[in-house]
Amino acid sequence: MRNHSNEFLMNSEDICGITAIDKDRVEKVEKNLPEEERVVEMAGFFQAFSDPTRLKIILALAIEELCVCDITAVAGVSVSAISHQLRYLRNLNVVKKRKQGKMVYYSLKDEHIREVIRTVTEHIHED
Amino acid sequence: MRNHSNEFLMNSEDICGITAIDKDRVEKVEKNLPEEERVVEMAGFFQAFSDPTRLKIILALAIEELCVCDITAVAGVSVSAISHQLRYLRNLNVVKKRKQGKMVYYSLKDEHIREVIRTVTEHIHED
DNA sequence: AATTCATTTGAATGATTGCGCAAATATAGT
DNA sequence: ACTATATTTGCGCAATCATTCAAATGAATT
Repeated sequence: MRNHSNEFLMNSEDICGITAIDKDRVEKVEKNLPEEERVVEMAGFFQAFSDPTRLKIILALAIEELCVCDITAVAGVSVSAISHQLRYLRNLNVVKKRKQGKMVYYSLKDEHIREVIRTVTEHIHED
Repeated sequence: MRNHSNEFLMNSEDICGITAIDKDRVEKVEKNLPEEERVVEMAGFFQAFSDPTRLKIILALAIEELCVCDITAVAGVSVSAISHQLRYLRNLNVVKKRKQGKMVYYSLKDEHIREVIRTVTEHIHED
């Protein structure tokens, strides 16, 4: 947290108590990195997709709006598990709900989610 | 796992022991969903990005190749923690290593990673 | 071959997470 | 008001995870 001194040597500089090898490179990267808060936010977003059950929900909703019961059928896990995950995804602004009578219909919040899925699907497919 | 019978009714069909509301919709979605194995694979891929430390590593390497020591400086956590996460990312085929003397340089495995990052960054930026 | 530096590794640990269970809520039909 | 159905919720637990510590490995320097 201290002593980011601008010295005359190019290598092996002490940054925040740990030894960096290439000071210039480290500083360049640090300058171009999003701030901590942003990184945490991004990581949180990715977490939505990082669990098979949640991902299946998202993939299903990318195809069509579904009620909780049908999501359960598609994902093949308990209603409770699905509901827990739906709350999770709601809090993350990934899905939105629409109430109709007894039932609650879920759908994706916006198009970007679909875009992310598409990009990653492509990545996975070419090995 | 049994009894996907093609009945005459459109709604409230029993699928694998749980009650589905709109049988047609469920079947359509199931047909268009990747197989279980694929979903798990995709989720695993997303998991790489779902932790702040790992994501910071990835974002840093998206800018420039770095040795372990410098990644540590950038990420601001212990060398050991970084090394563990690097192994994790290596196993997931997200990063690759290059040895040079005592030091090991890491970089992103391919362009798709960068593409994924770009897409999500865009998503996050518009609220 | 002894020392130093960069990195990796395994075991241990504290924190987080995904889900089952049972109870609660909400809505519709009788 | 009672019943049935759809969904949500809080609690608890087993499993997973991220990190630390200490020891091990690998490679240059003396």
